[in-house]
Amino acid sequence: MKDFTKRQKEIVETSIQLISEKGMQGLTIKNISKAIGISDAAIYRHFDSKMDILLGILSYFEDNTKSIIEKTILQKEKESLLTQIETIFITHCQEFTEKPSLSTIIFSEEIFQNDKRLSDKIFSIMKIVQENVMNLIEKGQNNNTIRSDIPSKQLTIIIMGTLRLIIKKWRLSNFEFDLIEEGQKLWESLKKLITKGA
Amino acid sequence: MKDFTKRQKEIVETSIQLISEKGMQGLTIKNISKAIGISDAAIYRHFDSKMDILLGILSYFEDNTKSIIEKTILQKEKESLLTQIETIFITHCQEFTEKPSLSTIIFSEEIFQNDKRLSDKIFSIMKIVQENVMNLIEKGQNNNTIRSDIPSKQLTIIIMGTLRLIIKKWRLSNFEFDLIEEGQKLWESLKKLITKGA
DNA sequence: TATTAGTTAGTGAACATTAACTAACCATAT
DNA sequence: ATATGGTTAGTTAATGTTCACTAACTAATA
Repeated sequence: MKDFTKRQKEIVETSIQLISEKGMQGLTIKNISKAIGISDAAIYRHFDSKMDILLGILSYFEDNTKSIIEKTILQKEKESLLTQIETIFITHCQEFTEKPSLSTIIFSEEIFQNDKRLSDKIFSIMKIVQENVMNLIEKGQNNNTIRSDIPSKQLTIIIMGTLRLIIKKWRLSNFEFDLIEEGQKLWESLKKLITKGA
Repeated sequence: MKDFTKRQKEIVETSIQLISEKGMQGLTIKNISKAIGISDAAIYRHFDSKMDILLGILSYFEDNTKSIIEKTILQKEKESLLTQIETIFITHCQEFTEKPSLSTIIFSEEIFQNDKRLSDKIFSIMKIVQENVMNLIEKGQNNNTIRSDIPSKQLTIIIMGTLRLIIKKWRLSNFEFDLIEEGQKLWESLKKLITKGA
């Protein structure tokens, strides 16, 4: 994504917007070009095919996800493990609040279901976050700050499942509530559930 | 769905199968008819339009979801509230194990995003389960069997989010693990987290 | 004999993609 | 200074395919 031209970035971002508004069926070369204000044929000056645009979208997501993880790993590595998980949780809410259209797609793996290259890619993006969260949980369990009577894998599913569902509900409600606020409340509750002792 | 003819049911079930395999773009009248073994025009003897087939699919889902709830409300009403929530949780896993293609679609609200009639319908199906779970949680909190320091709404998101994510992972893994077994383990963990006292 | 459920052969629209062309910009050689 | 040639980013027009859907017809059944 970093070595994309300005126009290519515009096409990718417009595409995300279109999918978010009208679903995958709404993503046509005609619609992209209309939204940007150029002819449909001009799109092919910047991408060889529609598939390349789709791969561009996923590359955009990958960058986004990795940057959330890096924020945690680099900036918070001296903080408590719970704080680090909290950072991943809340930063997701912040990112989506800034770019709501991302939320429509990034947790909707089935949108990219029709092609194996796409579905493999989105699966691997999903795994990046989950592996990092699981890693932090395991450290917390060794650390005695997170309860150890529930396997780390399951705690990961509970935390990530919660995050995904609140984001989906936010989107289905047309972004009506404050995602960061709700996310914060939910995280406080999750923390109560998973911390060790009292 | 109940007053659908045999052929209509066949078309709806074939459609679910097709979406599950190839995504929404794979659902064409041609593909449906090919899978059944009749001509494409013959489909129109049974449904007026493709939209009616899509509405048929959602009606199928609605029946399915309502039947899961009814199993709980009718058969388990004398059991503990936690057992009733468990029934909803595990029955979902059982239903999807029986009909894996359902799992690809029922929690993928964005597949039906392109039409308001469809997205409204799938949103209301989603709400049926969540309202019932929340109701049971509230009773459990009044009952002192479920911890009250976390709002029922949030516990519902945690439970349903967990259920949805394990099902999504099961599907993305190509149904490779035993969903009922994993679901049972996860529920045991969730139960540890949400029950009151020790 | 009327209805039901199928057929084949279309229709027009939308789709991704390509071809041919053009205007603007920018080197470098004259 | 200016003509030459190449690149970039756009245009319109067309192509072949796929799509949902329709018309006209047919065979079986009630």
